[in-house]
Amino acid sequence: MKHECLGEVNCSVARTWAVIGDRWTMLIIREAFRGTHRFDGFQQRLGVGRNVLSNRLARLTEEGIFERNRYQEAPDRYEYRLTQKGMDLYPVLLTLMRWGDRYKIDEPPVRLYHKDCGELASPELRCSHCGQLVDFHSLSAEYAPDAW
Amino acid sequence: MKHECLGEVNCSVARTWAVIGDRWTMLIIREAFRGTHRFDGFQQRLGVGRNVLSNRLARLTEEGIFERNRYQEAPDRYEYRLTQKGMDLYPVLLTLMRWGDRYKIDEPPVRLYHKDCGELASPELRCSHCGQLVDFHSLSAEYAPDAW
DNA sequence: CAGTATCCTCGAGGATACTG
DNA sequence: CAGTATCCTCGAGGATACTG
Repeated sequence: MKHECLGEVNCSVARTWAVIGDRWTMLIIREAFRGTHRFDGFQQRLGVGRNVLSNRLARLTEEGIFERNRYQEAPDRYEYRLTQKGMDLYPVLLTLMRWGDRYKIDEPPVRLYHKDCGELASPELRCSHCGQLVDFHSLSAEYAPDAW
Repeated sequence: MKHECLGEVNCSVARTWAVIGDRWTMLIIREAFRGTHRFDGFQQRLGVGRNVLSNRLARLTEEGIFERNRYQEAPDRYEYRLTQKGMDLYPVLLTLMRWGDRYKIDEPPVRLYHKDCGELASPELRCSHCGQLVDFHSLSAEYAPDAW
């Protein structure tokens, strides 16, 4: 199965994976959340090849995750900003980070504070209906007949 | 930068990505959450190459995400079960799914019900301290000086 | 700066046959 | 079943030079 074919399969995880499931894409997005918006910024901070980066930025722009904005004229210069669709990947980033914090690192290099309450935040998944914490065991999954 | 080198960088996201950030690993894990535990089950459901699958199952077992259990003797047969460390990837899976549900598919092929309240669950991220919904804008990030 | 163009390497992954 | 062994292909990604 080709990587792009994942995008056609009837599974939300696989389709998302077809977009971000390669070596660099998610790290480029993470870098954008961190405040990097320009080509050379991404390139230097990540150490990713210029051709790869060029390709990813184009794909992510086409996908609607980045918006390419001109921030200067003559010569024209562009930067990449996350769209709402891109921002909505934040929960993915956050859960990746929390797992890494827990299992792959001693001292988490990033701390998140919740602006509203001012406290160190460790976001957690709760049921939208009753507000209880949810994990794998507390949910039951129902698969459509044609689910991949 | 080699893919494995991501695992040594001072960033929880990158280190997690070094574990699951390839074409198949996350989908194998998703399949395990779905209830597949045996080699041929993974192979047939995913259509992944047998050599690739063999390699990933070994790596994930070594990483402590899967546990390899003998479920039959003479001949010995083994199956792969998620450990707690593996189960703790559930939030990643869930957030990937929810993004796909929203942006990449019409009718979500999987529905999750919260066992406790019985309702259709759409898990969401809330601050562990005050319980409010959090997104990118409501959090402020503090980076360690040596953060990647 | 923000890319494009080129060339190159290597390894991921597919396909298939075989084994206890 | 649960793999291992082999062979092969192709494309992802690295490196570097160049451009407006």
